[in-house]
Amino acid sequence: MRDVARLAGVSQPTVSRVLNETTTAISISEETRQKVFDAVRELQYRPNMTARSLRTQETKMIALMIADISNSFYHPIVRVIQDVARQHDYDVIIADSDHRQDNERHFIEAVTRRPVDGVIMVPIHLTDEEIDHFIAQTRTPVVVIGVQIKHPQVDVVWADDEQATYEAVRWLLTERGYAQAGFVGVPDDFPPGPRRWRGYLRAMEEAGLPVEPDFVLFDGDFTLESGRRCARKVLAQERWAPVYFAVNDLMAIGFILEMQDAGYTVPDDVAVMGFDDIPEASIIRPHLTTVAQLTRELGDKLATTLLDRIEGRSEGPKRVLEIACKLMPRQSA
Amino acid sequence: MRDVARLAGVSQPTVSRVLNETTTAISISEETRQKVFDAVRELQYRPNMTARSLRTQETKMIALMIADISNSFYHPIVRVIQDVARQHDYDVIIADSDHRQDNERHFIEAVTRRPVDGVIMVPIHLTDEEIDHFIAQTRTPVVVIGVQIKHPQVDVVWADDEQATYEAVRWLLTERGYAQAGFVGVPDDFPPGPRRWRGYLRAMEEAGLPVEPDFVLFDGDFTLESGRRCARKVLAQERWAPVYFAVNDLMAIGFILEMQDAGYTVPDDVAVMGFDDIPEASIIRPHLTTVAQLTRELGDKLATTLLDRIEGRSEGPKRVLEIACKLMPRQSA
DNA sequence: TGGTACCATGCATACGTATGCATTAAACCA
DNA sequence: TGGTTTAATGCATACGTATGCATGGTACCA
Repeated sequence: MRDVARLAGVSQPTVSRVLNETTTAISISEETRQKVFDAVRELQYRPNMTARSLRTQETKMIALMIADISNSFYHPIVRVIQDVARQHDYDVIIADSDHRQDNERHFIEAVTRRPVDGVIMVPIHLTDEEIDHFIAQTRTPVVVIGVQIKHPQVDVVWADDEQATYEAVRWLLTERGYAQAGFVGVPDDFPPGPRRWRGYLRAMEEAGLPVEPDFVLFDGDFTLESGRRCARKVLAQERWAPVYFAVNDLMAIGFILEMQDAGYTVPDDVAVMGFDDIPEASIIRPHLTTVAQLTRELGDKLATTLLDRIEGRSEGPKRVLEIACKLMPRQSA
Repeated sequence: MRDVARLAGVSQPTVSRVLNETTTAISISEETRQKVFDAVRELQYRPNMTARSLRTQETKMIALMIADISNSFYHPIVRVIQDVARQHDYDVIIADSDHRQDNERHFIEAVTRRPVDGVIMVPIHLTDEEIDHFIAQTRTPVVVIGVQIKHPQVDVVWADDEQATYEAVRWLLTERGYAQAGFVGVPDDFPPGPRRWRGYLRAMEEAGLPVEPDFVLFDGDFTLESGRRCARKVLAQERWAPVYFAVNDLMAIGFILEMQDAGYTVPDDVAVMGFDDIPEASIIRPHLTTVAQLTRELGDKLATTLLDRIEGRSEGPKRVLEIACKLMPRQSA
């Protein structure tokens, strides 16, 4: 910038002012403005964002932590967030926690040492205390996906997946006519597993059906491989449910593949339903019956909610935004 | 840091020296070292990486640009790079170009304004000039995936996919006994399409087969949807090849799905082979015959090659590293 | 013509850190 | 005891930018 100033025959602050004309209402003569622009072009000058960040205390970056880059559910979300952020002149840095607690911790550590203007994340293992502490220390706006956080300023965008699961399981039992339904889930501390579990429970209760301990599994972690594991566990049992509701598509798909590898037919020997409607749901045979989440809308709401906070358009207590779910009847159940 | 210094009763530079003990050979008394550590713990102090970057001119970040987050081919690569980088105390920021030229340009722009210590990328549309210019301006080490770059310092990691394609097509023709083979490709300026095209050509030539214009398509862009488009084009024709080699799995899968949607059977009505061996290749029915690339090894080599450059262990002209390919015979061809 | 207002720009400084150099005190040697 | 080395620390500064304040100049008005 000093070189630009020298070439344009003005001072460094003047160059700064020309380049950030929007910021200050200060006036610059058209002549020097031109000289500066010419010099910038000539020298191919690009402002150093590191220095700018140090001075302004804002980085024009937002950090996004997803739980599993292999889960297609997140892909449209990533895309939309990148697009919206770009429109507002922010860069997005993406991190993948792989559902691992140490990775989540590392992410938080990274964004406190290297400040960003906002954070969007899927905190699976992070505690409320850790999040509180992060916010207290950095005052960074945070928006989360699909998880309720106690902190009074953390916005959340989610689907009402308890209700959606309830409706899906009810639909399996009443419309599709299954006499019983199993549940392929995750441990209690894996949001949003417990919500979907409650939806399942509600549907079972309403249908007057007992929850058979043999038919419910909690060994998953949202990955395809864990769906296979659950299927192997079922295969080792004597009794199966006629249909299994899996907490997400990836596990449903793993479950189906393992069943098929073992020589069974879906949905005749065992039916399977998923949640998310990722592209693979329409690749696998039979096509996966599932619940779609409007992920583009989800991404859009995440990004705009965060930017509203960052740019001061939203100051109050936390907002909870809901996105719609839609039953996608296909062939697997 | 000033607060830490005050609390520890020492000067700010002393705190800095204690925290970066590795850097300088300067000696600090054990007593003050302890006082500083205590103060750091008490104040929960975390160094500000922005300021540190400004001072040291290094950011401890490497930037990774992939071409399509929906292409599972990249997922293990991302994971391994994150892991290796972490071991060396670097953070990785991921960007997704979505094969779009403007996104690639934006990425380059972003990493010149906000310097990083190294770049790993899949430059599809970027010209040699743009890359030269970036390096000249920032002196940032660059490693690319699967593309030859003219710049004498840009390392490249790739598979010998021309040879692998040649062997795959030859295998289709000789071992599998197909009398002809089609090609589902991408335009000339989409690396690594042309290399795979040359492999196909070589196999056809060696087999003494003519390349039928009706059997070769170049309308793809590596996405599943573009595979469907190619299939629709084939469906509209009178003559088909008995087997099609697609430049990647995603296109092969799109091709198969569209064929199946139109009522045809794979591999009986038309056989399809892919390239990459992404997880979806083992989800689709029939399972996709394809060529596996050792993506974890690819990611590892990318990361270590880049870190070698960054940390000065490698100074010379560009290195070209090759990873192995492996034929994966399954059911689709 | 002198005073006031305002436009355009420069000067000085701060953001949080790392590091060359200077300084002090202690230790050692002759 | 005086001088020289060494260990431990502080002082001053720079990285590249943004901004409050001061300043010079021009135009306007009475």
